[in-house]
Amino acid sequence: MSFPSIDELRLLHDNICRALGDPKRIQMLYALDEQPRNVSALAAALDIPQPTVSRHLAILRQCSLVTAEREGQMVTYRLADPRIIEVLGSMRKILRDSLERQSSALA
Amino acid sequence: MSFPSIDELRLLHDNICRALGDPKRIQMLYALDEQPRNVSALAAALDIPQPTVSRHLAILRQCSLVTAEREGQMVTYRLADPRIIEVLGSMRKILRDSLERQSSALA
DNA sequence: TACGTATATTCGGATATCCGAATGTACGTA
DNA sequence: TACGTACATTCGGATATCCGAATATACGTA
Repeated sequence: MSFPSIDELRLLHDNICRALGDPKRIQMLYALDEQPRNVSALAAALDIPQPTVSRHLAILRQCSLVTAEREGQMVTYRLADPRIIEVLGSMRKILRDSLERQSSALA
Repeated sequence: MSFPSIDELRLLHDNICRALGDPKRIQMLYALDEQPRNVSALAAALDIPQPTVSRHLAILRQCSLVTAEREGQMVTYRLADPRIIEVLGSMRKILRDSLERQSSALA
């Protein structure tokens, strides 16, 4: 067997997959990819209550997928690594193809 | 705003991210990438009880990440789309770089 | 039909996650 | 210092997920 150890996979899960475990967090990653934003701007753009946004941002921070930088009273968040968006793009492609296979299998 | 709709992201979450929401399932994907296996073989290879493996396989099936094919009494599972392994590889790379950034930030 | 092997499902309790509502904290400004 | 804005955290309950143990189902064979 030559695949990753359960320990690395646990790390992977705790630090990356966990962050993708909620649609709103994925949405936030896309919004931050479009441009860095502070908490209120993010909340307004996605129409999500501020405390909810803060909580999700805390998780994304723990997973090191975003960075926070205070500027006066505001805190600007940005993607720590834009490659996460590429990953999400690949997943969307896989999903699209999978749904297509399923629908054409009904014929 | 031009990023994916919350509906597509919900679909993405339900069909892909959810499957990656447990380290054991990721482990199983790698094991199935190495070679197709039946339930018992998978359980033995990963040292996980058979009912647990079956349950996780059911989730991977719902997410269409694996396919099941009965052969006599056994059911052989295989990856539905090997690109999921590439996605996991990208995630591991992101994680590795992130951990590296963090450790060198301590200097 | 009766039995064994392979796989799937159900039940119950422990743990985790989500959210709304309320509260706390940090910073800027008067 | 007092107040307002921006952000973070806590509390409580609803919901989801995980697992072990037990049970159910499917198939092959005698």
